[in-house]
Amino acid sequence: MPYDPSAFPPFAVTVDLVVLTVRRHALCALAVRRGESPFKGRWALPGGFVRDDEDLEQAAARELAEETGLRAHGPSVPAQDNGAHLEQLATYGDPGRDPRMRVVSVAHLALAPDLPAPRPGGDAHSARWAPVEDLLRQGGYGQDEEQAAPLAFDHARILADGVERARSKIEYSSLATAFCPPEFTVGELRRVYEAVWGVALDPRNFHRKVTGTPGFLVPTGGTTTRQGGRPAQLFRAGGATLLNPPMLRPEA
Amino acid sequence: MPYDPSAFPPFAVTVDLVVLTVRRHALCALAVRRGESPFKGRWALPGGFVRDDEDLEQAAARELAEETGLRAHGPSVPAQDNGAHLEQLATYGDPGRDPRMRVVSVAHLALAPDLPAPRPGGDAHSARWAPVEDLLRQGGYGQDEEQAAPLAFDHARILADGVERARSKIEYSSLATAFCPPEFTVGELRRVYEAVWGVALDPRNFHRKVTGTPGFLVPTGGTTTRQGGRPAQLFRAGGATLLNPPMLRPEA
DNA sequence: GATCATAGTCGTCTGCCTGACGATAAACAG
DNA sequence: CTGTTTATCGTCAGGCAGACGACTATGATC
Repeated sequence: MPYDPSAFPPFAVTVDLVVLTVRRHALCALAVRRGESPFKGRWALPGGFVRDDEDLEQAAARELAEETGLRAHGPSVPAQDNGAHLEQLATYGDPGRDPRMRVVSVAHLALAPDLPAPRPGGDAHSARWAPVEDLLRQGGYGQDEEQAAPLAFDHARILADGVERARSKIEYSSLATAFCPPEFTVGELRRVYEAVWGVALDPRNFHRKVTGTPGFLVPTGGTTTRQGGRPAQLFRAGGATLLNPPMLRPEA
Repeated sequence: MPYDPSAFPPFAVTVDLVVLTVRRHALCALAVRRGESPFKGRWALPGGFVRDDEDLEQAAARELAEETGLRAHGPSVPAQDNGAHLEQLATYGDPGRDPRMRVVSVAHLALAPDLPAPRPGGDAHSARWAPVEDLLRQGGYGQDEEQAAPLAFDHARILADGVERARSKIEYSSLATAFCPPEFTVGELRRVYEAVWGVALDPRNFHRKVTGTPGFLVPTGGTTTRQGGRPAQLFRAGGATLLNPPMLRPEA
């Protein structure tokens, strides 16, 4: 097929973000309230149009910064001590997913440590961290009526895909450390796994696994007692990004 | 951001296909020769524009049918006895990846059994199955000069991503059966793994693993001798799509 | 037809990893 | 001082994978 500039239908291309964090023992996602029709007043994933001169990952990083203030690191940006992990998730392009026009959305997945200031202040009217369980509960019932409505557009599916990606990827990679601050304890890392998977893990076997995998955790020498109990060793994420053999979730 | 129809830049959206098969003990990909500028005469991945009224997966299935005659089954189309596995791979949208205009390409991965008729006869001038090793060898040297040039656009990276997806996904899923005809032997399945991973596997341990995983293989009762040697039992793919525990590739 | 080459299939053995769980250590709250 | 909490080390049995021996059933070759 020759590339006739008039031969292709024009699309709008957006990035949508599944931003996950662990707060109070629960896996939470960032949701913004829509100020415009359609789905006015409903909760949605943050996102926006890709600009003419930017890459898809740049657009996602820009939206992430606008909504959360987080700097992102991903495939093309090496990891720093602060900032969130960012990776492409999947692309959604059903005709009719947006009633106004043909929109193709390249969804991205971002993983962030619990934010010191949960101040999402972008162009959205309001934003909040909500447990993914609440956001995905169809016809769900939150504490108030506002939370009951399902997410706008096909964002429930996008969120579900992002959560599943995170759940499976921490099995065989060091991605769970993206939910932790730069220095963390084995127990804090374990609580991340427990929140993401929604299960309880044996602290002794977990400790053996993560400390026994070479290159996964590097002791910093310090200790902390911020969880109460006996002081725990502090670690930072090591260079190993792949966990071999993987740590499989307990059977369903 | 309000959705002002004039506020977003228009994009062209295409689907590109990484179609993989196993031929003569090698993992091969479908490549088409470009008949138009830019990259005229160079090899590229098959693909085309997404139409105004079709879903991304539909567009990929249509392109696959045009190029290979294969019917696809994927997330939204249940598996049939014939046809190829189709799934979304990733989306590539660098500004400048196409010198003529802003194009976002949603790449898809298709896995097909060795085709009875390798007759790719779509709109491309010519098409061929080429070992991925040859296509990815930068400044590679094939039998003839034509094969030496790298793939057009960013298609080498897309192909590499697709190959890596296939290599990793057969570890923990039954996807390798997508490379096999409806009925196949354990040895044929093992040769698929060997070709995709580029390693030699122990036939006895492989046999134990795949026949010992419940729901993975279902014996049909028949036997075949098409490989020479002692007749082998014929199987078809069972209902299990996930392989637990996974079959990990030998260490690098 | 005997022999050989080729594949397929069944076992055995050993070492590693995991899940279950006991025991000890080091902090804090009363 | 005692109980509670969390961290960390050890032990043990079962499961699984890699290495590899043995046997079986075909076709090819002499």
